[in-house]
Amino acid sequence: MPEKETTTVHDERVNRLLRRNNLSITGSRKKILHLFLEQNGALAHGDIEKKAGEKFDRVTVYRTLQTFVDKGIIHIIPTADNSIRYALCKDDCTEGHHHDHHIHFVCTQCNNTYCLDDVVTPEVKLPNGYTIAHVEVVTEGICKNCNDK
Amino acid sequence: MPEKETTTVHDERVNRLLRRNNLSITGSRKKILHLFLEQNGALAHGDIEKKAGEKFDRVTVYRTLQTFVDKGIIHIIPTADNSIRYALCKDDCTEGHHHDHHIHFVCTQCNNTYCLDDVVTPEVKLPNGYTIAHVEVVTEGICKNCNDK
DNA sequence: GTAACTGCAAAATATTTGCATCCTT
DNA sequence: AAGGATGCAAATATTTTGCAGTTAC
Repeated sequence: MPEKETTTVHDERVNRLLRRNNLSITGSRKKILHLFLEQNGALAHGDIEKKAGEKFDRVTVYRTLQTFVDKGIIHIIPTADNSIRYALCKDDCTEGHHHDHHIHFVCTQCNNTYCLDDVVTPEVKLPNGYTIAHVEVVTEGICKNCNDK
Repeated sequence: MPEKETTTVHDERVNRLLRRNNLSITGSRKKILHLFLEQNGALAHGDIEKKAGEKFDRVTVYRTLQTFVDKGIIHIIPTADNSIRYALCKDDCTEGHHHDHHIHFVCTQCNNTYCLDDVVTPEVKLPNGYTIAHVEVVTEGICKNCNDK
């Protein structure tokens, strides 16, 4: 029963994530984190509402996502369309060792967004006078899944 | 009278841009393009409304920006906050030779966004299975102007 | 003159806020 | 029991659409 097992693993991870961040363990938080774990990619606010069905209020989704961003549980992926997409870093689970130096990939076919945790952000050299603090890379193309079909 | 001269240069460029893209030369289009030329950086929808004063309708701004994006006169810069920012590529003026392979820079102090036309997008190597079509790089830090102060 | 552009009104969406109630610890 | 989280209602903000009048060519 692999399905069951996965769920259990997710349950544990969800609880750990919430507890570690001093957040009370509530239904909507658990549900939303599970959605991220199942998705294995990025979710926009709208995706979450859809996937969650009629389960909880739109306002709760806004507030929960904001809380997660504040705590560093999820991060925002910059996109060119209006939609803010959020993703749970795969390496978030490695206790406090927060490094989001990975790049993002948007599949133009299935429209999913992935964190490519294994691809390190390249070095960028700026002109004189600019002080660089952070580099964000978003790539676009066809993802593994879509290419395999 | 350098101010006058700049305006004239802008005027010419604005007219050329519009004509080249088969767009009729209207007040709002000229005004908005001038704003981009004066700004020398990115503008969000809201910025344009502010800078333009009470000059024209909000709807016109939406429609004009959309038209410019469709024609490739301006491009969208992906950001992590909700705001869509648009920028006129410096090299747009080199007739039809459209290459947007530059990176973007957001100043966390003055909150301006610039196209760094001289910085070429770095190579990115993706895992097997992914087909890459486009790479977008947004850097963040303190810009030349703010550092010089 | 005609097609395209603009402005106004209004609809549709998206986001935020306040507050009473419920749930977690 | 107490503080925080949720859900509902409503206020704001943002974006889209339709249409009539105006303008560019």
